[in-house]
Amino acid sequence: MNKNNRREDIVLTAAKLFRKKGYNAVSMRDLAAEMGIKAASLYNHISSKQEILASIVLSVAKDFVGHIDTVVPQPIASIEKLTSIIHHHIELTAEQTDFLACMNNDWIHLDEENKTLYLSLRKEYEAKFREILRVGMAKNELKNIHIEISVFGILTTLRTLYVWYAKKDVVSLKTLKTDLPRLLLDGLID
Amino acid sequence: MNKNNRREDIVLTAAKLFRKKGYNAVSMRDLAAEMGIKAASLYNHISSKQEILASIVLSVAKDFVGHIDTVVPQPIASIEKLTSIIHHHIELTAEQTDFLACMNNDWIHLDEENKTLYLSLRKEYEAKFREILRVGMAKNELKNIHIEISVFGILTTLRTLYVWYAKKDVVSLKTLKTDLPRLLLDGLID
DNA sequence: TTACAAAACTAACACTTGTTAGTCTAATTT
DNA sequence: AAATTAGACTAACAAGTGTTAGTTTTGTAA
Repeated sequence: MNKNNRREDIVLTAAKLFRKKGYNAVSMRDLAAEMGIKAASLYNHISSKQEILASIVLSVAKDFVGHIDTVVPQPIASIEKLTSIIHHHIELTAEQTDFLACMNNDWIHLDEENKTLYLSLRKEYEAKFREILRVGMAKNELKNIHIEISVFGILTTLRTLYVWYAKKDVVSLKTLKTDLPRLLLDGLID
Repeated sequence: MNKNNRREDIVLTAAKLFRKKGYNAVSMRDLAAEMGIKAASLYNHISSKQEILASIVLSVAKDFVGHIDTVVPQPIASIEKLTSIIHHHIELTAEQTDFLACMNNDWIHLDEENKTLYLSLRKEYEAKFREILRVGMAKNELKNIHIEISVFGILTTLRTLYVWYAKKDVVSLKTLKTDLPRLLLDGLID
């Protein structure tokens, strides 16, 4: 039980460092020093550096897919589905800033197997997002903007929210939740 | 003269590799191999790995500031200024995809001095972009959306265009140039 | 108090890193 | 033809990498 907490601590600390310096620029000795122990001691809790990265990246990726899966079947208008997704991005960004940053910047450093898994989760998410847009346009709830451009425009903004969130003094979470959907979706509404 | 071309070749190749694997994951031996020579030979043309990175990142950053400087003083409406900026992002993305990707992903690995320089260029660009929005809103050419959110929303989309451009089979450059400004700016127009 | 397990430690491994020194070869200039 | 130079090469460096083996310390349960 305590072991789990210690492991969690390590992963959290790793995410913080990975975010600041990038996966490859953080050595196991750096990570250990930040934890106040020696590098070798880390291996009592984790099995490899790669495992830490995978654990960070995949947990966030799975969370996103999990959320969109709850949104898709709901009997609500497309705009509301999109708003719910945007809100979820904002919330996750606030709660797990380092994890999100790490996912976006360091997924390339996953080993072949984990990278494949990550990319398939990402593809799945994009497909479901695209489908919400497609249905919304078909039902004339949304304007007929080029769909790939819409998907791209909205998702990349959401993906990089964490950059923004770092300067949270500039905009409150509440303002973000009301104004960001407007900025992103107004182009899609008549 | 030939030396310049060779150097340019190295920097171009480096950008390609940095983009694919990240600055730290590309060794001088990797880069040399891609050029068909040995690592030590690179140093006949460049002085350090860091110099290559700086040369890539700063050239793009300066190009962006250079362009916005030509746009700002023009006697045209805010929307047209913004459209011109968006077009420039699209063009640069098409012409220098690897450089752009490299700037966005690897600027953290600049040494202290170059990082400071890069960040100040970036800050300068954002300030000028923000000012265009501010004036446009003051003149009622633009809607009064939260200005920081607008700056962020538009710039991050433009910054990550290169991700998108990689799948250029999906959308033509021409479509991008007409539809992307619409998506990004319609939320700002009545 | 003793016994045991968890988690720290030291020391070392095999390997990779960016970079330099010194040398040889091929092309260009004199 | 001789001299110079650009640009490749080999060999090596000091430092840093992730990880393992074996040992000692610490805290908890008997």
